[in-house]
Amino acid sequence: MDDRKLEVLRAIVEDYVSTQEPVGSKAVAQRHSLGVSAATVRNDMAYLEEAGYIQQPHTSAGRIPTAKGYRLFVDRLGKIKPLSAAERRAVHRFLSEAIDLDDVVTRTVRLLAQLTHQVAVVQYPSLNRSSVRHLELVSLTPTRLMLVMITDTGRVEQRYVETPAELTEDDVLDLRRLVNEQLQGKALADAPRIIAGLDGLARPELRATASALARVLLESVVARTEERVAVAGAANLTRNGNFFAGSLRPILEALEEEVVLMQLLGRADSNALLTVRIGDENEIDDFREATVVTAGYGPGSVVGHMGVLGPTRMDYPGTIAAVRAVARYVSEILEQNR
Amino acid sequence: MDDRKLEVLRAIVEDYVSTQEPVGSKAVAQRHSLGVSAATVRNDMAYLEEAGYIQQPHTSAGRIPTAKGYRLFVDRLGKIKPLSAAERRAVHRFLSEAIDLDDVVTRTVRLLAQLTHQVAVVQYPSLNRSSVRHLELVSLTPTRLMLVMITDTGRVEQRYVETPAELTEDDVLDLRRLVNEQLQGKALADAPRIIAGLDGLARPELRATASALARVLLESVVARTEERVAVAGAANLTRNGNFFAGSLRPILEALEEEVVLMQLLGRADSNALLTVRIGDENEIDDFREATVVTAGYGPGSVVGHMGVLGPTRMDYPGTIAAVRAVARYVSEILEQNR
DNA sequence: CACTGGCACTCCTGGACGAGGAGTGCCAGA
DNA sequence: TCTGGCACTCCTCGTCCAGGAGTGCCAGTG
Repeated sequence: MDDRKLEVLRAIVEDYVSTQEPVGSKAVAQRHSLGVSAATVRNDMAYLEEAGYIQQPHTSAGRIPTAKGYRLFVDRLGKIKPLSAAERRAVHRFLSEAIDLDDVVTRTVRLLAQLTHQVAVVQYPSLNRSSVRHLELVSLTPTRLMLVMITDTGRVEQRYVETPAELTEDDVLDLRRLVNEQLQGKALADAPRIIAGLDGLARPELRATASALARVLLESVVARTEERVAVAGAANLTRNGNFFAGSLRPILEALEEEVVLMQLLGRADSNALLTVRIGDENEIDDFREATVVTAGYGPGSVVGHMGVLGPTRMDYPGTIAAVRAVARYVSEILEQNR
Repeated sequence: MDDRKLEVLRAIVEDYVSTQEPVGSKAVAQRHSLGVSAATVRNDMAYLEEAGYIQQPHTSAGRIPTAKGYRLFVDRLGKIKPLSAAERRAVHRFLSEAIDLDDVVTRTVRLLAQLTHQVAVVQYPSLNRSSVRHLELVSLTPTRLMLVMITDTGRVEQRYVETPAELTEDDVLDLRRLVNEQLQGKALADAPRIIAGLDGLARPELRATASALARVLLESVVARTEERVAVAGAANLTRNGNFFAGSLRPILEALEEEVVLMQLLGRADSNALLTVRIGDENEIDDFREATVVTAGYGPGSVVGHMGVLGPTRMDYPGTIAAVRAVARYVSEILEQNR
């Protein structure tokens, strides 16, 4: 495959992305000074089609890139175009105004949607990858506690705990001290082991309560590994003339399913800095016609993922740059708040 | 306006809602045993049209109800049809499994969307109408605190506070005691006054920190009157063949704007048990073709609103019943957790 | 006076048809 | 190896027409 053929592919991808219409040989020859005639371009196109990079919606139409074509474009042809200085400043300012973690996530997801004109998805910092900063016990009634857990990423989880016996204020202080001593600074992934031993460490008369507490903690931490995600920019699905072949229905439905969104953001074990999944490379059926660009974020290590979802015919260089930049800023902010 | 004319209107509304097609005189005469001929129905229809309750999309088409027609239907004709026992049980079970306020709201909004097949919106309990249950101060670094506020409705707000001076553990305890003494049990609406006097009550060396704390509290409580809302069921907008005349775009956009959603749920001062706003009765331009059914909820007094958004041609009796039932159950749950 | 059957009329819907146009593949020549 | 030319394909869009649903009106009836 010689250079000119690659240039032709690039031209097709770029033109198709911007015009959304099949691009013909004449247009390529004219608009991208390749120095050859349309007929020559046609020959190259025939080759590219044979090789599976582009296809014709029907005879006598121009060509559009295939998933394979986009893949080649992303891997070898697209130069990522960094955000402009003004954009970077805007991103920075907007995110730094966040007042708490919820706000960071909300702002991030909106920002991504706005920058990329696509649907944005941001996972809250995963509990599995966080550690305990502080546990707070608030006595509501003598037999009712509220447990508040704050993680190093700023997430706050709260649960009610019914206590088997009435507790005095001192009892509560005791328990608070106990759980904090045991869990503070510990990774949540390691917590179950520690929690299991909690009741053994409490004063005899507090054992029952400690184990109620332990049960709630286990439920919050272990059983509830469900991750929270925020979504924004669904309206962008209607850009570019309803990009999904069928109706919006299945897509909108999928966007409300946390499980699906988590799959979309990628297997938890993927630590790649930035992932682009094009068309069939997505494992979720509803998104076979879509491209997903995701990045991990976190202070130091990855604690969550964010990404955008759009048509395969997206502006790859711009989108990739935006996702990467936002992920970096968010990581910085989490770092500061640690 | 005699009874039969009202019956004709009811028939038109019911048939149009279920078939989504203009209904003709013949269909009405046949399917709703009125005991008169199609010609008679035609005369009544002419009257109803003259009076503004129904209209013709074009000559030689059947009739569809106008907003005014739906209004009459809701006010005088629709018998609310209560949920079935099975539905009620399902609602109850699903909601009672919620583990915290976030979960209650999330489950509620999904439930509403599912029951009504429409877009559901639920406001979190308004901070303005809540009172302080507990304030917690967590020392992160010697000059950095995390302030956690828990309200009687279960909402948890967290903010970082930079302290002007280094604080000892005792200082933190002191401050915690101070703010709790002053604010616990107080309505947030009354809080600003109390907060303003906080620093005066602190030990001299803690004054500066107390006023930093006071500032953050004021910002959280007063300046941030923005309310949180949850949305679900956007996919239902694509039911019934894209019910909004134009594209989905503006609707989807509006659904991501908190300000708009709050307007949609209605003026905060409306304490009506249940409100139905049909077509033009909505103040928001994008929703002039829609109907919004909202209800207040809360333990005792109203602390928030919830509702659904759908086409004017909705199943009013069913929707109204669902919204009312869910609002009641949620109120019960909040009552229990108080 | 209210209701009914009949009838002419309107106007939408969906399919057929054809002109116009964009783009291709292929071929012969430079 | 590239280029210009040319025949061919197939989509798009507008027009046209038949079919059908529903109406309004009118004259007749209990």
